Amino acid sequence: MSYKSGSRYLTRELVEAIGGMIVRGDAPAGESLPIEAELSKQYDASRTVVREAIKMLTAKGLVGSRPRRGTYVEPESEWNLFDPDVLRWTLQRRFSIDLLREFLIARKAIEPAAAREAALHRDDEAIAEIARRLDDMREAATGAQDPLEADIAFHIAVLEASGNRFFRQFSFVVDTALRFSIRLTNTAKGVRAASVDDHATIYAAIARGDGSGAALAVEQILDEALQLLEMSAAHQAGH
Amino acid sequence: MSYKSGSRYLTRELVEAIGGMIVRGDAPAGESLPIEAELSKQYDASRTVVREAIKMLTAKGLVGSRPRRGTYVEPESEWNLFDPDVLRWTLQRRFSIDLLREFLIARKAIEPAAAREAALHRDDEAIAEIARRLDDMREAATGAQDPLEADIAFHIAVLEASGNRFFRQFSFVVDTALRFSIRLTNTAKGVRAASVDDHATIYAAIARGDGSGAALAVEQILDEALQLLEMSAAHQAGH
DNA sequence: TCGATTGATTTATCATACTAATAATATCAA
DNA sequence: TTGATATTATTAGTATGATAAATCAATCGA
Repeated sequence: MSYKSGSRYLTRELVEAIGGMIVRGDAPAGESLPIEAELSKQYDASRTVVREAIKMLTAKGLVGSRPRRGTYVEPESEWNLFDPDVLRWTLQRRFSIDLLREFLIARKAIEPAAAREAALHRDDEAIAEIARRLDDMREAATGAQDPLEADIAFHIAVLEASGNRFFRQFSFVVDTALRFSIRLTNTAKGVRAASVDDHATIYAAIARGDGSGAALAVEQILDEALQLLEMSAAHQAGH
Repeated sequence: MSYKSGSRYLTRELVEAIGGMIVRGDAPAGESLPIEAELSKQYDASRTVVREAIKMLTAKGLVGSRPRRGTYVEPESEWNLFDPDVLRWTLQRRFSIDLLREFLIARKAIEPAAAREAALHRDDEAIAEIARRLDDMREAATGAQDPLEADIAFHIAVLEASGNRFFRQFSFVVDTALRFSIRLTNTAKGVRAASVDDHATIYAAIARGDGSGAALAVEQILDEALQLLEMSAAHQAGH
């Protein structure tokens, strides 16, 4: 087989193709994937590449493999949802109101606690970063920047300022998932413009070391988002 | 090179060795690993195996690689902490009071919220599972079972009953981390025996659909654990 | 009926060759 | 001297073919 010059990072492409297929549900749990030789044919790649792609999917918890048994899809409970690829595939392929609700409930559990930690932890540089993101939001309100990006950056800055590794790990989840959530609740624009003040409240509380105040302020914002979602869901159901 | 009959899953062994080394801090971020040929020599494995191991570590966010540049360690912020291997290595190699505190604070954010969802979600089978785990804890109090295992299983059952994918993902973190935390706070035995009643309170609240009560009950348990940790930390510092 | 043996299938590992990306160096022009 | 450009060397990426080991399934024997 000739070396295909046009395609770069063939392994990555296979991971994307096979991983996306699995998360999409085209290959249900327990089901065996085609054998290496067959995949090699299907994707016009060497067995080396197929194997390396399968190994990466194994590391993400999507598949397992044993001699003679072949390569099989692991049950969804084994999938590493916080893996950037797996999360992205999940959002791309299985996005729904239910998933969005679960996401918001998780945010409501984590982000207020992170804000509290940020207020108590008092990392000056990290808090200054929150201030900068707040400024961006103000600019975004005037149209100078993208409001969604500024909003995401603010929430991530708070998670980072918490100084807690587990909360920090959640920041890329927020980053990834928020970009998708906008698709379902596109009423967000109007709300966000008004919410700059709410975010300023969060920052102020963190800056003065008021943990409870910070947590409460974040919780209020997320409660609003949750209510908005329920309204949106009811609206869709009403159609 | 001859096929070594004694060793099974050589790739897995390399992942373990190299991944553990990185998390332990022996290869700081940005630093290049030896080139494939060199690793191949060091571990007495074929380049194929080395590459597959590196690919798995890439999938876990620990390393990256480019032609000519070699394979390099990614900054810690890129590591996928919720990957079972990465979390285990982190706990094995870098366990500390600080990490344990971060873990407990994360639990305090997530588990009460999960208990609330479990109470509202009302999955009969999942709630029955919680009841069974509570029975195990009662048995454990009499010495018939391992109290730590029973305690872990109870908390996991609550996370599973939440019906929230993000909370569920956290269950293996609790599973893994709790087994390590016992090492630092081995005062736990005495406390756990008494805490069966507290866990019964959690179950009762979930069973009757009392979300707030369930959340509060979980929070109380974790607050106690947190206080215990601070005492333990103060005690260690006092030495 | 059940246990052991055999056989077939598939991943796991090895070896070697060649391709392509890219960092470092050298070259050349202004 | 400087700054852009071409060259070179190094390293990961891909391909191919071969052998080893694990495991499932079927067969055989008691």
